[in-house]
Amino acid sequence: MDPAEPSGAARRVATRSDVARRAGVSTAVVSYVVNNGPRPVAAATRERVLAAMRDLDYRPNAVARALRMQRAHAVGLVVPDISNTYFGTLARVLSDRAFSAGYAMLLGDSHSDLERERAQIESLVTHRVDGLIVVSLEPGSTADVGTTPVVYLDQRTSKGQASVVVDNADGARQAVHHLAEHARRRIGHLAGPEGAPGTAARRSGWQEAALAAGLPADDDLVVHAPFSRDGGLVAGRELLQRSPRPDAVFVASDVQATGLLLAARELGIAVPDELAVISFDGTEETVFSDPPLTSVRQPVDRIVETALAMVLGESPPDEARSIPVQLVVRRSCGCDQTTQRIPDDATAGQAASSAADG
Amino acid sequence: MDPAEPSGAARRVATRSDVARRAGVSTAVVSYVVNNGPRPVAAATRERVLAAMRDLDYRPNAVARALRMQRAHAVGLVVPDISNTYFGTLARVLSDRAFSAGYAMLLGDSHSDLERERAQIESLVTHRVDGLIVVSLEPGSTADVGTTPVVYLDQRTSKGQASVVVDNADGARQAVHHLAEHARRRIGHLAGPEGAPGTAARRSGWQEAALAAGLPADDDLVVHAPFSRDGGLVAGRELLQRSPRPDAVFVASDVQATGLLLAARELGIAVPDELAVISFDGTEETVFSDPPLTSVRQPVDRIVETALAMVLGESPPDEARSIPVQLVVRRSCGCDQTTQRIPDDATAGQAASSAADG
DNA sequence: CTGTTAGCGCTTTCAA
DNA sequence: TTGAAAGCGCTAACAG
Repeated sequence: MDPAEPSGAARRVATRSDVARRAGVSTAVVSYVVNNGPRPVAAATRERVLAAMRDLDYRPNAVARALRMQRAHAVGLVVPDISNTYFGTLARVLSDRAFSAGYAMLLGDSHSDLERERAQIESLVTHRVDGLIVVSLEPGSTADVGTTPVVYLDQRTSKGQASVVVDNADGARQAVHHLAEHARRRIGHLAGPEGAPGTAARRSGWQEAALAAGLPADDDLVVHAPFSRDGGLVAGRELLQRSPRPDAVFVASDVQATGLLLAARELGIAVPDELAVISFDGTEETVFSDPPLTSVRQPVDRIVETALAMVLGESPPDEARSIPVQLVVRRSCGCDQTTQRIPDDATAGQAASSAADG
Repeated sequence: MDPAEPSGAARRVATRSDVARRAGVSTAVVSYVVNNGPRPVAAATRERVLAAMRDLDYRPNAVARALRMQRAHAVGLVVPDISNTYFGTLARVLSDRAFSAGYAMLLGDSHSDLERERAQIESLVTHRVDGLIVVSLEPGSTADVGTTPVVYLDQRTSKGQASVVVDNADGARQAVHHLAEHARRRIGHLAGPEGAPGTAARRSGWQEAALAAGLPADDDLVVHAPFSRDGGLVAGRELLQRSPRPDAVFVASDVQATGLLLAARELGIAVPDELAVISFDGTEETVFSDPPLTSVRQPVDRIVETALAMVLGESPPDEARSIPVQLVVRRSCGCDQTTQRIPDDATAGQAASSAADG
């Protein structure tokens, strides 16, 4: 079929030396044209090489390249649950940013299991990703990653681990403060799983703001649950059947809030009239729930950009780079507005971090 | 620091030959113990090697291994939008199954853009994944993947492309049939994007079942929209303001249904009383919407298992392996049950495919 | 401007 | 039971 092919070799993919042979040049020259350097190539030669590549349907082998360059051009991401819309959004943004920078993305799902988290990290390290971003389940977890740069997307307790964290406590404070302004007197907290990074910070932000507003913040106003719709449902049923019943709840994530809303419906509790709700995350889902959820928005773009830059060595690996969050008002808190930001849309992400301390 | 280290070399990760040197064996022996073969190793020797590996924190380099073995132990997945819960679930299941089989997963998000889909596929092929699973945007798209095995998770129009498809038409028929049994006389269809794989099959299933029930199935009962919440909202507003207004809608995906539900709320239309709704996908989200969505469930586990087996060469790459779907009844169709399967929970996935033809 | 060549870390045949 | 050595496809000195 191909007259220039020296032997009737079995169908295999073309390598760089096939291209070199067909173009009548050395393999080095092929490299030079593929990589646009590091040496110049005569225009005519380049054309011949390009033509040979086309003819042979040549595709550089990224594995060989990775071995040679000690750089896989790939980043890894490990999340507790990729079907959770927040992590889905995170993965999407990372995939995009990585792709633009010429990196592929390897994804591991830890199923909210520490053992599995370790195994996923191990797998990605073995595959020699150039950097690893992990949303962990335990603030003290410290997987052995050799020399692979890692940044955690959550609060760390161990020293020397790079991380980018949103200002969880401040977000919680903003939420509770807002609820208090709606004259809610008994603000519950549907918290994340006990021990998970961020859970404590969100809880103490809740507590602090409640106390500051002269409101109770006892243990029986809190219930912990996994970051899932079902977790929110089960915890919501429990919380809403305690007496006295809370007249507002600050929920640690959007998916849990979805569960809480269902619990409220089951119990015939009207939201926001009888129960105001504010969640954490601010995924697109909040717009479509009934009522639309007021929530503390995590700026996923910024989080990912920051983490990626750190992990790729373009920016120093800080121990806890902090990102501000911002309350986005919808209906579940009792406000009338369809959507409004606090304090001001124009200062998004800047002023927010110190706005709700009162 | 390490007395056995011959030179004070810069901190780099240990290679197999470091281990060999430290254990006083050849590199081949290290391979034998790492891989448990292909040659036997004396127990004492094995111990020495294991100890050396531990001491040096040795980790096999999957990139080198991949180059040598011509097998990356990785699979690729390309989806239109990983933040869509259906694709999130798909990714999760694939990641799990792949991991269990010793494979990593590379993920590409095409942003529902054909150009980008091609680029993502190209990237994964370049990274030499052992198999590629793609949820495409166009039934005729045919990316150049060289010799990489690909299976599409949707209807194909080009010949010779492996795919596993759910029985879209049958699912649509089941949905419409059920709606008709609720005495709905004007059943609209909120369809997927025009030209997307599966869109036509779902639409013709809708049409067929409507006509079979003596109901209208004209073009003005249909509106196409992207697979997103927002797409469903915009299309829903349009569909629900046509007159005469439909008294039921079969929606092509869960996320779109979420949008439609919001549109109904905006317009003060009660679901299911004034508008019955059935969606397609059956993600967990359907349980938590208000009202809970009756939907045609895609058996993600089976889909993924089938595709993975094909792509990994454990099963012949059929041109359109078909998977049955099943209607899961909740509230949005007008039924009272909280959850019930049709025809029978015990025969899930078996009987369903031919149940709704009447 | 182009070619030769030495590895990157690993597997595996072949010989000892 | 162990070791030597050839290469997987590529990059980048270095030499011409």
